[in-house]
Amino acid sequence: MARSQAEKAQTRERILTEAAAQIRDTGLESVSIANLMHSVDLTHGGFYNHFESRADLLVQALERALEEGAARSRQFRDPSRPPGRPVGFESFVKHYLSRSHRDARAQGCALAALASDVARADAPVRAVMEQRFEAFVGAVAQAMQQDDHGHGPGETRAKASSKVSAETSAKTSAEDAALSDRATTAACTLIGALLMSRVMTDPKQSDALLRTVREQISGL
Amino acid sequence: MARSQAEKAQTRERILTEAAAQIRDTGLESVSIANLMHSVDLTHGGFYNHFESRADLLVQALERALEEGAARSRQFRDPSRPPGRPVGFESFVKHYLSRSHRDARAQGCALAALASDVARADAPVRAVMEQRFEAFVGAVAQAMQQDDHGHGPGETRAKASSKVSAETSAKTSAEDAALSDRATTAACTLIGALLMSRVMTDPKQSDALLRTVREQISGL
DNA sequence: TGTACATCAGTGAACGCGCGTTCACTGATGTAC
DNA sequence: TGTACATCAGTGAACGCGCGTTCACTGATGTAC
Repeated sequence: MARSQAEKAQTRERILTEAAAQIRDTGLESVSIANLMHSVDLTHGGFYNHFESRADLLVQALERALEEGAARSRQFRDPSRPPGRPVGFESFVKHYLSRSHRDARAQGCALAALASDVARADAPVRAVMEQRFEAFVGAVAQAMQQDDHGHGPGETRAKASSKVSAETSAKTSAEDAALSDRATTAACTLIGALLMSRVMTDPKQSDALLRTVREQISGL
Repeated sequence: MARSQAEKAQTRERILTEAAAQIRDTGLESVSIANLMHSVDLTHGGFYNHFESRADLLVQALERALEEGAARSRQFRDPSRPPGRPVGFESFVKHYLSRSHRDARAQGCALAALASDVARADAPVRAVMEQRFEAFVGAVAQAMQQDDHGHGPGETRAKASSKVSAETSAKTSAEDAALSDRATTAACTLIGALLMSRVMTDPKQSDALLRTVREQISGL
């Protein structure tokens, strides 16, 4: 029952997509080759036509899961319907800390889904997530910049000296650094809050946690 | 080679303490009974004199790990050396987001070490962590209150209407709610930041992440 | 205090099972002529 | 266009291994007398 080259590529894709969903749903170590191949309507022996080993698969599935999670966020930041500029921080947070994101673990942000797992993995695995975390912080920073944040209390914690050049549209490096620091912290808050909302057993309390952090984080 | 009743209790204690360390170090699912018993210089058969099953052990080890992590934090909030009032938020954060806490996974906060694992466990397991998370938020709130936070920008995000009664030392429920909300958000930030600091592969970048979040979070 | 004995913490062989990986085999693909 | 054949994606039996759990056994504990 051989297949064409195009079909082989499709098969590999199906395995990888399924694995990326499974690791977010049940953890990095929960994936078994027999079970994974069965989910994709194949027998276990064929696995090694596509991947070198289980460890090889896991690294690639982690990459895929992180990509998919980022793509999901990007979709909200730059939606196709309103074709204008990217959506701002408020909207980013609204979707990241939504009930639907919390409940769609297998399709959502892999940073939250796998943070504890990856924290104890070896360096090459951690490096994969590290890179995506930095991209996530970048996305948060970009979303923050989109907001009308020249005014009001949003700037309370920014360095006072940056006020001078704020009138020109050119950014000082001090401003960039402050933005980056705020984005880094917000990223940690988002990941931590999504994680804990998934730990809560009572849906109402979980909803309340998401709401609380959404409101608090909007004040930077 | 039977043992006295006192020795039995000690053995159970050794197994539980070792398991609580192992799950924080390598994850909830990584613990094997044979390996665990070997770590404690016993053979695997004796395990069932102390626990009903592996699942039973895991729940109790999770409870123990969360207790130990909380005790570690308490130690910093209320140290025996300076016998005055509990230490404030700044000091709490300094220790929670320290390099030594990051590097002592097996002895540190189990909320961070096991958040992703527990997020996908079933309700009884999640309930154990949920309760400890609420206690953690309470501890953060208490630490925040210890700080001299009557002044300055720390109060920027508190409800404006609470200003009136702020002059009496009695707390309004609006003030309590605002404190609780700030503490909830800070708790998520702390957990998220500790997790991501453990993902970073370059120690210097990891240190920088901890430092950034420490500075940002002090402004509430 | 001394002896006889039931208890039970700890031992280690054994069980059935699912795991990652290997491999001889199959038959459709797709190229060479 | 038609035929002969090498390739190789997918199959499923088999491997050695570690797992959670059970159980007959051991010998020190600690009680009954």
